Amino acid sequence: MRPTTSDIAKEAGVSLATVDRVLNERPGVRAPTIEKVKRAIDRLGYVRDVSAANLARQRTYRLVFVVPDGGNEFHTAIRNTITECSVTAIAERTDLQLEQAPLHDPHALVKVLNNLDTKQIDGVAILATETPLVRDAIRHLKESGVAVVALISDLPNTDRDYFVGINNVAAGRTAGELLGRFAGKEPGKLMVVASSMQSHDSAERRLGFDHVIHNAFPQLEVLPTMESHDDLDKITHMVSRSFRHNDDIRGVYSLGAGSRMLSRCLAELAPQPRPLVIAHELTPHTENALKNGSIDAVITQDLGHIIRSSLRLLRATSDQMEIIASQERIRIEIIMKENLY
Amino acid sequence: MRPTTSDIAKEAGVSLATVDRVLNERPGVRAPTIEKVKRAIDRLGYVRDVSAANLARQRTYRLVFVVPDGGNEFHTAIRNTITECSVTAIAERTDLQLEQAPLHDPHALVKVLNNLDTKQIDGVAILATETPLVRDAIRHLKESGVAVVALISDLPNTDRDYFVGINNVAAGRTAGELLGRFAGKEPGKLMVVASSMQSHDSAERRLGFDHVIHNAFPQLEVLPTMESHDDLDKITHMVSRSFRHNDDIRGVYSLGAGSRMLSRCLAELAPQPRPLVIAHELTPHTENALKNGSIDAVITQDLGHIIRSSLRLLRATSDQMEIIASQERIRIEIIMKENLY
DNA sequence: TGACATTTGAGGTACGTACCTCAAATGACT
DNA sequence: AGTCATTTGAGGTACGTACCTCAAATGTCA
Repeated sequence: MRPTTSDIAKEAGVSLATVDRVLNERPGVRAPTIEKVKRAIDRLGYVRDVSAANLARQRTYRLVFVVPDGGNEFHTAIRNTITECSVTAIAERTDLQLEQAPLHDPHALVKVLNNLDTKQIDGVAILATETPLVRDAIRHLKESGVAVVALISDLPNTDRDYFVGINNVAAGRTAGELLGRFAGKEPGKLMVVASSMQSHDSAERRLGFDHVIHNAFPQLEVLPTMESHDDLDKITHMVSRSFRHNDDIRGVYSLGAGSRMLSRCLAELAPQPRPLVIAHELTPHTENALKNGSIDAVITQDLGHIIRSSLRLLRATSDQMEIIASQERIRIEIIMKENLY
Repeated sequence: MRPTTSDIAKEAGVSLATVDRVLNERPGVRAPTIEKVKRAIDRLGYVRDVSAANLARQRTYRLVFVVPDGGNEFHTAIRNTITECSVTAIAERTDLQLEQAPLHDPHALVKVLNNLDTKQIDGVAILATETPLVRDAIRHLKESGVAVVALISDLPNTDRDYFVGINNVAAGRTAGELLGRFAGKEPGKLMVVASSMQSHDSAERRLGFDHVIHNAFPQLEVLPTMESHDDLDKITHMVSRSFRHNDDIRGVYSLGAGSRMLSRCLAELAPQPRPLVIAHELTPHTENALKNGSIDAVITQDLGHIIRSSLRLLRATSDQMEIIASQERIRIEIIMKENLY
């Protein structure tokens, strides 16, 4: 049987009230008494029963996820995953609220953040780009005692408690190693397509990608990034021109979301045999493309893990519980046709 | 605020006792009354507070993990992961017990299983090979109301509730696709090394591997499996002979654990440039080999996910709660140097 | 030593659910 | 209408922890 607070009291030779004061860091206990209690806790291996504690505290965690609205398949997938998780979260006394803000509108995002009732909520998970406005909004949240994690894109210069996602430089390196190895020994060129290089993530991926190609696959040349800005005509134009000017394109690296558009225009424009294609993020589209062979590999991160990890981190932070870092690491996953399921 | 049982009682116009009878499927409630209560539950979206329920029930989950003793690095890693998880499990009212049995001794394993006090425990997770004896032991556990999951190797013809692990045919296919793509267009041979083909897992992996190589990479020839039986001399002998007889070995596929021995003898025997190497399971050794470049890729499964998923499944099964399958899927992971962390 | 602040103890209630008992109400059947 | 089994209600206790109050004990300092 697990020891309870009364067991600690007996073991330490103090009253239950004193144990309670120590456990909950309430004032009015002398240092030697605190020591006595702590030693008893260690001796018996007492671990606070979180369920009972939460019950007593009338504790329900109110967490808010702030993610981009509309947007691409990837953002849709994130919202779906959050919705899925909110069902099971209820059983863990956790209410999830989903807030949406336009991706490229810092003002709207900040408005959402500032509208959050900091008295009511325990934590916020944010998927956004870092701007000074966002920094201020996060500082304000933290100062009001709200736990904050950054999702997928880190917000490194803010007061966020944790970042839940992958190292994008490493993700780019992984893409580079994979594409380099797939491409073989003959010289050739690599096309890189992004939605926008404004995004930190894309820039970091490109960095890692270039680094690996340069060092490990010098026979390959990486072409300048083409930015689609989510415009099908624009990207079609750029890709077609690139194919006309370069007859030895061995591979295409899609840096971020938006591989759907790219796929469509590759299907029309790519010469035979088609170049290798590596994209990011497993979505219904990339999954399909893997199956039908129009994409060779996808670098991705498990959204379910990301959301569940965020929940654990936010709860632990607002309870000031310690976390086991190794259990929260998000892997850079490589998905090919054969390991889709 | 979440609705409680009293809210349901009010909403349904019955007493708390009746709601309780319905919720816990106790007898003595007429069908129409049950319906009334269930409708109220739906209307209010009531979800039983598992923490409070477990507290009231004095419920602690007692789960047992039965895994091979000694053995290779992989088995050590499993035991370590279980030990790691048992700390956090305590906070979820879950006591983990680790039992060990020799891998290739069904009698010893069955003895361990039969010695378990089925009155005391709620679930068992088993990593073992399927034999008739094991089947009987598992049936006995199930009949005593104990939840059972198979870990890593499925026990398909038993009464186990779930299998937690990867599809090994698909894992073999993944290895095949990766090795095939890495190898390039020129013809060559592939060496396959296993500890023993007695193991289902190895056989399935080989099956998937062969299938992919045959169909997608016909320029590559897969040599017969060499079985090391965990004997360094034996494997050294076989590998060296294979290199002497085949001067065009492009790759080596290590089917199971024991890549440590293989690495050691490859370092001595492999010609330059060294063949590609793909192995299974991320362990301290394969991790190191990835870093220093003596292995090209590792196919693996996240042990932390496996153990945590087992915990959720065992608890859910013994509570007759439903599970969300998509959240319990174990991915076939591809690890290269660049996505190690 | 006395005055006073600080520390400790004792005892209570509450959280939401499980499970128990006993009495009251209801229904079915003669 | 009366009998009896079944169903329902009312009220209780318990789980382990949080948090409250008030009194008693202890320590500190002049």
